[in-house]
Amino acid sequence: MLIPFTRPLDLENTLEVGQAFRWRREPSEPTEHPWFWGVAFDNLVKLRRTEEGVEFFCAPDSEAALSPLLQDYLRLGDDLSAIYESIRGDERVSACIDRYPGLRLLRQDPWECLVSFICSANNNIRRIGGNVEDMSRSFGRPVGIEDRHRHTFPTPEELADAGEHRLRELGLGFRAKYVAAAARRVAGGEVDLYSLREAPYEEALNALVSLEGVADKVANCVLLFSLDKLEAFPVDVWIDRALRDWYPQVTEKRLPRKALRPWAQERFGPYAGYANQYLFHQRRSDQRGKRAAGR
DNA sequence: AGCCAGGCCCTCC
DNA sequence: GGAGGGCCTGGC
Repeated sequence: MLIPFTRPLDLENTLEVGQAFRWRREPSEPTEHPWFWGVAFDNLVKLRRTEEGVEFFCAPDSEAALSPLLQDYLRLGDDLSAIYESIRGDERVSACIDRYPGLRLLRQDPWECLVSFICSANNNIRRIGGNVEDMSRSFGRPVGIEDRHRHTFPTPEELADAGEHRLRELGLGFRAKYVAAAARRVAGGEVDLYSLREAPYEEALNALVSLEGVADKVANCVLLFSLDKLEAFPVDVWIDRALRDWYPQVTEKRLPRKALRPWAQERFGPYAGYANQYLFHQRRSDQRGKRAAGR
């Protein structure tokens, strides 16, 4: 099925920037319209960008049922030109936008997003993806068709049942305790993640940081990538380095890591999260370029 | 071998 | 209150 869409959408950078962990490009070699395989809304999904829009297939549900959900997931409703206009006042961000037009935030499932970013602590992106896939294979349900199938991301109940010990056996390390605790609290109804979409930023932030293993950075990822808080601004090592290198004021004012989020939100405004994503992607791309040149 | 990876928590001052 | 150390695990 085709979702007609001719406005800017860079599917490749959007799915591989590091905001989501379950999309696999196929083929991996450079091609004009590569497919991306993933699991979303309890379906195995493959999709690709074409000139006309987003072409996709899914199973077991019908394409008609999934189409509106995918449009939502890909944030196709975001008015990128308005967003760009809002954050282009910053020269550095403006240059990043010119470099990666159509890079979009995603609107992911809050539970999967929360667990993924709990796993991100002191971890690398490849292994985070491995952790997410391992949890799905072990505790999720198979979806797809016989020769091509993956597993749904486990529900809070499924991960609560799994327990800390089995999560540790999967290789989550010290994060296993945090994932198990979060699963118990969400499964028990103590924290209602979906309701946080309607809550104001600060309130949702406070609810998230009440979870073990979730502090300001992880919470802001969840807020930005799954809870519709486009003003969220996660400060990780990459953003920290980017801000210090690219914004002399940060160094002049001797701002500690903790002060960077409020500083950036003040500077970039209601779409600070989009600015964050562009700065992050630029910074990591620069680094990859350097490493490639180094050998 | 030793360090680092999209942090977080705990201790101690 | 904030600076510093430790943490599972895997890859280089």
